[in-house]
Amino acid sequence: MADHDHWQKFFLVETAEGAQTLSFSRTPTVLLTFAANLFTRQSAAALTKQFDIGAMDWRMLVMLTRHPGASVALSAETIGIDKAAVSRSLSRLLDKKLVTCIAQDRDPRRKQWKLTKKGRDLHDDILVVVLSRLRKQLDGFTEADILDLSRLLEKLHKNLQA
Amino acid sequence: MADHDHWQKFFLVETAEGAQTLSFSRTPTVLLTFAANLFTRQSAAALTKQFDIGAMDWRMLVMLTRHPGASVALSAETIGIDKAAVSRSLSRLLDKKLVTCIAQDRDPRRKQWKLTKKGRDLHDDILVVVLSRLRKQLDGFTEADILDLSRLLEKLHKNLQA
DNA sequence: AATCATGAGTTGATATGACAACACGTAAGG
DNA sequence: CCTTACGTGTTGTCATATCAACTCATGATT
Repeated sequence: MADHDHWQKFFLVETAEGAQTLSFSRTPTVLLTFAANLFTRQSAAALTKQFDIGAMDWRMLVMLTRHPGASVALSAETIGIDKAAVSRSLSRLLDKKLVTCIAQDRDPRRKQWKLTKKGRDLHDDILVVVLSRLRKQLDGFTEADILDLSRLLEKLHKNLQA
Repeated sequence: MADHDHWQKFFLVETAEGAQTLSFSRTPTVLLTFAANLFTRQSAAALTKQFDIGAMDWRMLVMLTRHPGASVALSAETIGIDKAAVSRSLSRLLDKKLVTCIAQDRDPRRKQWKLTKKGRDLHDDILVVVLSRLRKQLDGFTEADILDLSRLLEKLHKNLQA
């Protein structure tokens, strides 16, 4: 993006009163939070209603399926959520007997977390519903669209981490 | 998307243990929440530190610049946030003398919210910083990339609203 | 052996956003 | 005129996510 003045003006809209502010339809980060809020709201509602589990706990089920034995710190880093929230989620999952925890090596600080059979079963049940919802959410997207969206979101994420 | 079994398998990754779960790098909605969380975390940190204002209140400043005289209900619908949160944000902004409120018509329920001069000045100051951050966040994006990202996020948002 | 630095994980407090219920007021219908 | 339905906005409560501070234990340094 060579001429940044040009680009900055691109994201602005001029109001009837002559003021300038962010365009709701042309600023990617505005669109990002709009879409993410709506997605999260709907996911939370569906997960709570059908499985009595929150979005954060579902995310942990995915994380521990992907990385059995993960620690709080590794999970926090992988899914981009503060470790305090991860710690709390694991505590809830432990209460529900969806995970087990084992100390790693002889270092009691390092805990390895794994799903129980009950946890794996719940994960598999929810995955079916999530994939079905995903299909509707991506209705009308071509394969190229999906690959582009993933590529661009990943690039944005990398820029944010820089 | 014709063959949905194909597509559903596309978002899945098989773990070393033979389990299937969502791919963190190929599922757009996973990438969406990753990017949105990181963006929100950084925005909140920067806004709080430099202007002593939260992300939600900033969003309301943009909303009222865009639509002076907007109501709680209109704002909630436009920015996709629950009206309870909008109501609270406006209350905070009122306390800080950044907005004023006038009843519409003769119906005391319908309130019109507008920025004060102090609110407009703060909005303008923050906008400069937000645009500067946006430039960094979109570093390496071509114009086509930005247009694509906006188009795809808007499409996803529409699918979520359906 | 003692001290210090560092990291893992937990907990208290807070911001954000949602859900539900409610008070209130207007408009519509009988 | 009375009743009902509906929408606006507020408030209580809760889930999510963060920030900060803390406890605890290990490894490094002296």
